[in-house]
Amino acid sequence: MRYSQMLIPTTRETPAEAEVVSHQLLLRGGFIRKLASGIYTYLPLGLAAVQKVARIVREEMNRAGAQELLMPMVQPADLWKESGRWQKYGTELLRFTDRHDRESCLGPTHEEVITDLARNELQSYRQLPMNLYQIQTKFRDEIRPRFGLMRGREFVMKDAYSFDVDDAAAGRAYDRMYEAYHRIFRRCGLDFRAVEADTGTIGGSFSHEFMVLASTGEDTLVICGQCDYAANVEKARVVIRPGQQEGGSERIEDVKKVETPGMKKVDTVAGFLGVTIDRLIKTMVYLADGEPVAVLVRGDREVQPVKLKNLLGATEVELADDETVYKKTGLPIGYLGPVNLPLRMAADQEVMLMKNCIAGANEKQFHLTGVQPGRDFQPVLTGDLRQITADDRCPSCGGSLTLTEGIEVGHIFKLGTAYSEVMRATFQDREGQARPFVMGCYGIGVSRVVAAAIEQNHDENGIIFPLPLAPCQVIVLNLGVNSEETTSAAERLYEELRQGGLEVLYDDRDERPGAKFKDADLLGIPYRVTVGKTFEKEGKVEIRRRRDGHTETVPCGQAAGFIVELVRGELAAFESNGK
RNA sequence: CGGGGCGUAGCGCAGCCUGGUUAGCGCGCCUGCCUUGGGAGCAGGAGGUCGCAGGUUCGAAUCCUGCCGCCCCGACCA
Repeated sequence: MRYSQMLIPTTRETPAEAEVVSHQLLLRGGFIRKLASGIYTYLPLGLAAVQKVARIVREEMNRAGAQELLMPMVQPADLWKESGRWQKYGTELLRFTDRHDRESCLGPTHEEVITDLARNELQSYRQLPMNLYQIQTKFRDEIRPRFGLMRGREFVMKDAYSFDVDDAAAGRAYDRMYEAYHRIFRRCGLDFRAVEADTGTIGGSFSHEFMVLASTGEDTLVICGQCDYAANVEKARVVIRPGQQEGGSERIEDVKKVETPGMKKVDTVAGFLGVTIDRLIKTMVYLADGEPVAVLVRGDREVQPVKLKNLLGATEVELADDETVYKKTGLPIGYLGPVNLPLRMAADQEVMLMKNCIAGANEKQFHLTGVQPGRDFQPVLTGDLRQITADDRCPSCGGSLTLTEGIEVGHIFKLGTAYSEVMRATFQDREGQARPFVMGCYGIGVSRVVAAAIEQNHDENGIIFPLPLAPCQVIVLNLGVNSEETTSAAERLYEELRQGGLEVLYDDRDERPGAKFKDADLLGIPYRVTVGKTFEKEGKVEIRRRRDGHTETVPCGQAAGFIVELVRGELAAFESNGK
């Protein structure tokens, strides 16, 4: 590729709209351009990077025995009505009618279509197991698209669906994907973790998310330092420590009402009463599918909404704002408490172990002391409702935990028979009985992987692509475009590198050296070869590694062979890493 | 959808509050000279429905109304 002929519109300044690094650098490096909110054009270099990821994904899916197909983007509403998701999916599903007034939607995912295909084409247990996947553009009318490729409305996704005869077989399919995903992200050269996750709206029983570790991640993970336990905080189980169970030998007090003028926050109340905030019970009102629920956690804890949602069996929970709380309960915010609270209550397990607590009195300017859970109030539901913290112990081995941010790039689910049952997708087993397929589904955000790779690999000068994801492996800088000798040497080198099977960007532009260096850094191409002054003086070129600036000077004639070896060796290491 | 902010040249911004010359500046772009190892210099030049529509006014980028678009904070997710 000759730089002078390519569309690589780099900019020196950062566009104002970009908040996170990957978005900034993708824009500055001329990888993408925005067409509308959350909708981007992939320019040649951006497309190249996406295709690098897609290729690795494709190879590993095929290796794992999955078959590639391509499903339509436009899907009939009938199918979605059948699965029940026409109602359930909400406004993220972009719906429209065609010229014949037929209701349709743009596919945000393809469970319906694949299940329809399976029920039509798979009749016998002898055709199973089957795993089908596609790499395709998805459309989700995100409430709030942001961060460039990280959360677009339109994005490239690999989605795979497995069909099996029973749970055990489906479990094996799941495990195979779990392995394949590890190979994929290892081959991409990413620092990632597989974590236990909540299943969300896709439903199903069990799932893992694949998280690229990066501080800009939208998810928080807990990782155990002693064993291999790792989970999304939405899911991470909080275990009660043995000491906590028995409680202290404190004398049990009676409920007393104390005046706490103007004190609504837990820490001001605790400060006023001269106790630590873990003596308080925090009462928050949530709306679960529109119905108010009081949620109780210890004063120093945070409610984990996903856990709450699951415990209540609700499809949606949100924290009620002050006005709503007042309207629904008539109670003063800041003075809510569980004693005689006329609301459905859900308590975190930890609350029930507390003694002599302080809580709101459900009366303005008053709190209660000496509150005993179980004696003075009894919640309808108790369970693990709070967010895990770094002070908690690993639920699996009791080891110490670390919290980290991550970007979700993959998610695998055991779906069971959720879709096959409602859509009557069955096969005949050995006995001739009709049985629903046991399914799994497996997604990878292909375009998001590119963004995540950049979040994880960049410096102040620009992107530092992991070798397997780089749009090209080498950039050759001709710093003497006016010198015939330098130019012919650079051209020869470019040719030799290509002959050696490398993807090369040849900077033949009539630009000053500074501009070429800056662009080369910005684009994040792993190796840079400079043909310039050193060549003119000594017949040598400089080979510089983007990641750490390590530079070697070699005679021009040997350069191509040297680089080809280097790159091949490194790429092979990534590939075997995947195996 | 709720809360906050922005829309002026390809990009980054000023001008608007307090209406009034040909609407500026930096980067980029074009031409020429010069320069060539970390985004040079000089000279000349092109490029604008001031987001859209309506209103107020002798006069609107500037004031008012409505609409549209974009960004940030929350719920959603690959």
